[in-house]
Amino acid sequence: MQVAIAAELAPYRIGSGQYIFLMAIASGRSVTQKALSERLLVDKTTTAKAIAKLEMEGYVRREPDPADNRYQLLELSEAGRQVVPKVREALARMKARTRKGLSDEAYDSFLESLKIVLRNLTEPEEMQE
Amino acid sequence: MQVAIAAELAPYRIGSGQYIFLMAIASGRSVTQKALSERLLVDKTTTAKAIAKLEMEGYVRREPDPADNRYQLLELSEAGRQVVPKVREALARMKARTRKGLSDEAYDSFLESLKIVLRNLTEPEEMQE
DNA sequence: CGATATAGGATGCTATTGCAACTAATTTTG
DNA sequence: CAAAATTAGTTGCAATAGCATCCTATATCG
Repeated sequence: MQVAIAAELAPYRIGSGQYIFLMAIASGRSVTQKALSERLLVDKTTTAKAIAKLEMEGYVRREPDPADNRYQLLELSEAGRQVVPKVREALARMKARTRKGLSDEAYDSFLESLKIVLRNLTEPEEMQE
Repeated sequence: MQVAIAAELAPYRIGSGQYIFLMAIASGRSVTQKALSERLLVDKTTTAKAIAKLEMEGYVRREPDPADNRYQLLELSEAGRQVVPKVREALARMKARTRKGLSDEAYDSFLESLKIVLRNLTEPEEMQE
């Protein structure tokens, strides 16, 4: 799926590792990398690298929080706002392609289960009694 | 999940990219890399690299098919046969951990959907009419 | 107030994966 | 039968992801 998404987004120079962060920033007000990492359940170094690429391509701006210099607030640039609908369309095409043969219920429950599995893996491993 | 599996299998020097091939070879009679790739829906170069590692660790033997020198028949070594049950146990632990919160039905249908999605992605993209 | 702890973020490294391109062996075609 | 096409496998390369570690800024504690 990463390969397919990368191909879809190649025209915009956005890789499979970046689109999810772009969309997450687009969907909310400005956030820190740490907050993004927790929301998306990925390591913070992964976020740092993805954001660096998005910034290099001019889609995202990083501004140090004046109140606390450890924070960098993330927001879309004008180019970022313009590319978001294109990415949304590409993702819709991907979804149409991958969910072929799955009913709405099956697809929804599939995504639900996927989230549960990811959360199970992200949670610190429980001590066994 | 790859990180977690790698940690589980580290004692045997088997990485997250190799165990699936080891188990596939264990489950059948000797096969070619091409056949393995198709069965597991992965690229043949991925298979080649995984098998090379398994061979280096002494778990798998590659023997050229005397009937056709393009083929290499894969089979487990004695060490391979001995490590399979260990890997099976590690995977069972992973499964227990990841499927927490999912009923048997939900988990089965999850795996089923995952296979469908993977197959949708692996199939050559359909021409649109 | 100063030392220590904590938090956000960045960098180095390793592992995995697939595509493109290549080699070598066999099969098909003219 | 020789040339062309196909097949199995390999190598080079780039992208992604997370862990370990480090740096800097802020917060906490003695």
